[in-house]
Amino acid sequence: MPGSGGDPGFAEIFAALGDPTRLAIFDRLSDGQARSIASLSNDADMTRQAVTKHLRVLEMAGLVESHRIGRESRYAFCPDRLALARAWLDHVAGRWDSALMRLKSFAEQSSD
Amino acid sequence: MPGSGGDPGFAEIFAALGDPTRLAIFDRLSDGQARSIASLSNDADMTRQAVTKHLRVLEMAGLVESHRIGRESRYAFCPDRLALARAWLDHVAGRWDSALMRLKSFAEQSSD
DNA sequence: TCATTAAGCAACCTCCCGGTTGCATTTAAT
DNA sequence: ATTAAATGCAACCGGGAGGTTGCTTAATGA
Repeated sequence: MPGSGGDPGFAEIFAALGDPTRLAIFDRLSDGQARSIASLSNDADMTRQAVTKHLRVLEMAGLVESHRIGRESRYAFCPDRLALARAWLDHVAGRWDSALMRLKSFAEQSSD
Repeated sequence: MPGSGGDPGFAEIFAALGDPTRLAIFDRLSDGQARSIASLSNDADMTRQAVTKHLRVLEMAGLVESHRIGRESRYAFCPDRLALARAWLDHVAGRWDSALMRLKSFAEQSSD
């Protein structure tokens, strides 16, 4: 919603995306295929534990869901919070655009 | 661009937005009016120095521009990186949607 | 049954982030 | 000329983020 710059919820979402590793994981999961921690750890130059922590951050932010199957826990993309983040950015961009519009119409009116 | 989950540039943008104070400042500036540090400090429950640091982070990420006028430095909204961030989120959301589409068509085909 | 694989938990470490205080500097106002 | 306002710079601090290692436990496979 408008004027929600102070809402800590949005900040949490962006903060979760504010790390190259997490961004890569999130991007990777966006193809719809759920993956195990071990699988995601293979192409991240760090320990499985580190990847686990990143996944927890993404999950806390609601960007990702996990469910255990047998001995492995699979993480899956979760679109809801992503939509929220997009809506917020759209709102800000829209406000900026309308500010530009007002400025433009004022300039045109002045030069009449 | 696609497959750019590992690009540190995007992470920097999201990280800059990943703090309630900076989010509020960015939202505030989106009305097109440039503001001084002192002005922005008035409605943030912290020191002017803290606000200054936050503004530097936003500026480093390219979300905001500053120029000095007389004794005060005014910070202004900067739409380019915002557009980049929106494009990245759109890309991820699009990939997710097409994954859903494939899944749906597969399900329909299977049930034929 | 026994070895292996996937993961969880906990302790630890380093470094940076968010925030503060104190002081110096430049510009504006009186 | 003096005073006040707006900012910059540097040092400092506590806590949490990002990462590692070591050990334990649960599930799979041979």
